[in-house]
Amino acid sequence: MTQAAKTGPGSATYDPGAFPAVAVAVDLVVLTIRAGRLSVLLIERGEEPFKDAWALPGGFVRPDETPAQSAEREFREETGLDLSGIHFEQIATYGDPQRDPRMRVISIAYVAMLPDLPLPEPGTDASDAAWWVIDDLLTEDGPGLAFDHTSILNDGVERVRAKLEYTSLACSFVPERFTISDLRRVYEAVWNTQLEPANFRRKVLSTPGFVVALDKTTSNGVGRPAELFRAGQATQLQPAMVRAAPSRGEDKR
Amino acid sequence: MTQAAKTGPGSATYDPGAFPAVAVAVDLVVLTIRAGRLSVLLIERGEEPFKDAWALPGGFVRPDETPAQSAEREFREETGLDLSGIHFEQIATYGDPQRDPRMRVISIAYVAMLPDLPLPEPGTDASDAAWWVIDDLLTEDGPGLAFDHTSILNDGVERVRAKLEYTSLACSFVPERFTISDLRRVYEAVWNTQLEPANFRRKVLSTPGFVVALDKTTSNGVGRPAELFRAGQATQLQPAMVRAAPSRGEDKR
DNA sequence: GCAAAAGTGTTCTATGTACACCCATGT
DNA sequence: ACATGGGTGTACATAGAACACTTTTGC
Repeated sequence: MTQAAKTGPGSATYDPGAFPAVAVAVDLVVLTIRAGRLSVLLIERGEEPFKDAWALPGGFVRPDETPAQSAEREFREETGLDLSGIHFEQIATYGDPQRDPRMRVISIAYVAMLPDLPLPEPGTDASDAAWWVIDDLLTEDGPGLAFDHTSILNDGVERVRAKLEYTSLACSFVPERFTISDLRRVYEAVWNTQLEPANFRRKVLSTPGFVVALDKTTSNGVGRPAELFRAGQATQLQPAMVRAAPSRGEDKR
Repeated sequence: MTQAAKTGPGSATYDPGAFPAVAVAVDLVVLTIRAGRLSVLLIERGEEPFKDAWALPGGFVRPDETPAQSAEREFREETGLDLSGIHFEQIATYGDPQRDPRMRVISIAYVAMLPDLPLPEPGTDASDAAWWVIDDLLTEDGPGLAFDHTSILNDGVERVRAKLEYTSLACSFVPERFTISDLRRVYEAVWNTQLEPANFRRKVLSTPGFVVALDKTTSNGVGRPAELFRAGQATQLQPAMVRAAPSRGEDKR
């Protein structure tokens, strides 16, 4: 074993048969904003281990797939949605030998951001899927997730919070046509904070390529109609959006 | 296969035997600064595939190890150094089915930053290891690396460049006792830029916990002796260091 | 004294913050 | 009319950029 373990792509000999089976999986942190709250798609497990616990959706990487393709396929299979343009970004890989009690499973975690609107409520057809509000999960009184999925979820949420600062990622959380206030509410939900509407608007409009005006307005209910925009081609925000500290009133509910 | 591939941690049945063998490896991007140039540790391959090409050090994850432990062990084995306090940070996982022509290998890449001084020159005992200047590798005329290691190296370097902005990572590139100018030369080497010494000094000293004064001075050659510092306990820089665009004079040599 | 590198002072400007105020719609 | 949310104006504070200037050593 010692001999075999020292071999590898950079070594002279190579004997994969000397290693026990390792399974490679993907786990998905699928985020959206529902009713102003950052939420994640979870699956209720029907089998041991962690029977009846909630877990991130995921599955094994097939022999002919890149892990990113596995993530997209698993998403289609578990949600029934075939949305083009969803981008899965790799968070990290989790490989503790004990993370799955059955066998060695190395899991590559991905995060994706979806707009709220056109989603079939998970839990209608597949009765074991649901959206969970992040703040209800990542606090002491929340239900622990299966395996190391609480860690994965934490890392995925922190990644999204960070990327909002210096990328135009917020547009992924919003429908194709949106208002500046829609975009601001994305930031407020993900960061659990309140942003000054006037300054936020100037910041977004002064960043070239962040959003593109459509010369149309909403015909919503009360208040002055808002201008509509679509996402621009910019991906990086320069300078970055400043992240305010979470405000007490939005901290937990 | 379809049946087996749909099983997994979140599914009812589980048949890992239905999957072909997958090997899990780690690859290491070990960076340091030598003669003012950001450099990486490479190994010259002695076997096919990619015989005589240069590659990142690495090896397979053993059954009882976390991938991070594998990274530390491979580093010890390939350098002969047992430095405590070296931190390996996960970059990403590379899992293209074709990335290794021999079999399916999923590789988890790590990056580490070392100070220059106390390192035995790789290539003395193991005649196939050497430090390469990053700028000589990541340009069109450089030698291509084995496998997808050019991509991994790119991602690792970009990670380090980004983390210099908002963390105190630069202290990892520098010996235990250092001057503000030493620290500035780290930024200049990693970013290929020139920083204003006066403004850099104020920036570092005004960030609480970035560095701690030792009330000693260097007795170097020419010029006024500099105050010595050690790394502080801070890890995040708030506000971040601003990254200047690469200057033409330092761009390539 | 002079060169060289370290360290301080100061001005200018860009950018974020706070808040007052006006605009356009539904009821 | 007035409540409500959208949008603009403006004064202030913070912090980075640029550069002049002083300090402390070796030669």
